[in-house]
Amino acid sequence: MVKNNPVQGRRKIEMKKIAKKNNLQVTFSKRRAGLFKKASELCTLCGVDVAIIVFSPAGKVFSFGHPHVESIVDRFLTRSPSVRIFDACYNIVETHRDANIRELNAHLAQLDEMLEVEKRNGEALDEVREAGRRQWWWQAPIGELGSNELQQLRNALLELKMNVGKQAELLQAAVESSNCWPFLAPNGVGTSGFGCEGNEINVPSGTTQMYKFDQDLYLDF
Amino acid sequence: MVKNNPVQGRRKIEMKKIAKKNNLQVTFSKRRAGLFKKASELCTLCGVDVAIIVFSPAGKVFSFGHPHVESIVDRFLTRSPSVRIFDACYNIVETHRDANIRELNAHLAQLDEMLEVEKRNGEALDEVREAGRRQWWWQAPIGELGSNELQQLRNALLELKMNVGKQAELLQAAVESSNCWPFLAPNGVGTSGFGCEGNEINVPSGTTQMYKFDQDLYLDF
DNA sequence: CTAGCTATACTTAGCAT
DNA sequence: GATGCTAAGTATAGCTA
Repeated sequence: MVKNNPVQGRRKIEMKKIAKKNNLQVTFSKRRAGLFKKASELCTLCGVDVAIIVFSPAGKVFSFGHPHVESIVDRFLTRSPSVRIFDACYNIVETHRDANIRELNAHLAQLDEMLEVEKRNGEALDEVREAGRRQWWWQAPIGELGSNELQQLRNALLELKMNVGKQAELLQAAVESSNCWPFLAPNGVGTSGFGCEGNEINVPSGTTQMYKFDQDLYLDF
Repeated sequence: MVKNNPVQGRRKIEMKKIAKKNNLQVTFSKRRAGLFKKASELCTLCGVDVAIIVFSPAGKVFSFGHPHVESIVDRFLTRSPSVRIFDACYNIVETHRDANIRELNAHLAQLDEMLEVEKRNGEALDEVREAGRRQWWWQAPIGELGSNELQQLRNALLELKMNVGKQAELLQAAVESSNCWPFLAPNGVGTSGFGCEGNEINVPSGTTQMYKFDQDLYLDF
């Protein structure tokens, strides 16, 4: 039944955060769907790969990806494994943007040094090529990898492991020097994350993953 | 000047890959812009965080992210910090499923294309510099982090370590079962990755990182 | 490639269910 | 929260400059 409404139909809205909580929720749903649809169309029309990740205010995660969010994010993040550790802490440090630079401690200076060495020696283009090659081999069926590729795989793991060790040592030292915990029980305020998400849209799209790791370890890198 | 065109204005198009290469390029540009705009609006209207990654047919990477692609991708991937390795396994298995060499070659071709583009347009040094800039957060004084943050940091590291161990075990097993090496000397072919991308839209978005580490270890996970 | 133009296809705000 | 509606607001396909 149609009310005698003066204005029925879409109305222009200000481009700022929607105030009415209910409206916001509805708009979020609708526009999110619209966004994913657009992305899907872009994929089919232009034959490209797209990944979208949306964190709702409620903390839910909605993702769209063609062919997979994972693979695209992976391609995007093809860089040092150790960067992942850094990024894992990104948000933490982000909240300390105003930190006082002069407090730079010796341990972090070491990291600086590493970076410098890297800048000096790094052969950018070679690394690009190299990285491309690596991405290639590990996408291949493992059964078809030659011993050489397996060796590279192994080296990648070694690298990862080692970097974890290095980063951990440095941070461990820093942590200790800040004497914040003698024997903190790792009760995981920040147990690492897990992702929960509600996927939507009926397109070959993002997948859902949920992880959570128990932890009951000591920091003994 | 207006021609006497029978149909001037938008026309409906089939939802399949655009045939005419030129049209495809234009449509890609326009729709990509539209997609990013929609995303941006979603951010402001609903106060949510969104990241979009698009791989163009040419291999270029376009990304949108609020506040940063990195931070969002990070949150998304908070399952395992060693995603690269994890995803490596994932892709290996995935590809193994239909071991289609043609597809793999396509991937390779795509990568080659990326590299070409990168070689032509990429400014390695600038990228390195850019990467350095992004380093700011871990150069920040760790001493100013609260104990809570430090604990979270610690937990993140614990998680990383543990996952490295897990992934390594899995791969180690796979590697061994393929009996390719008795005592391979780890000569470190596999330096780490890189990231290249062509960012667009004037929003705080993605960055580039480059790393490389010496290694001289044994595989003793 | 980037930038209009125009008419039309598509999206969606506010309501009601 | 999720639909469905309707009219108004936007995005854009095909061209041209």
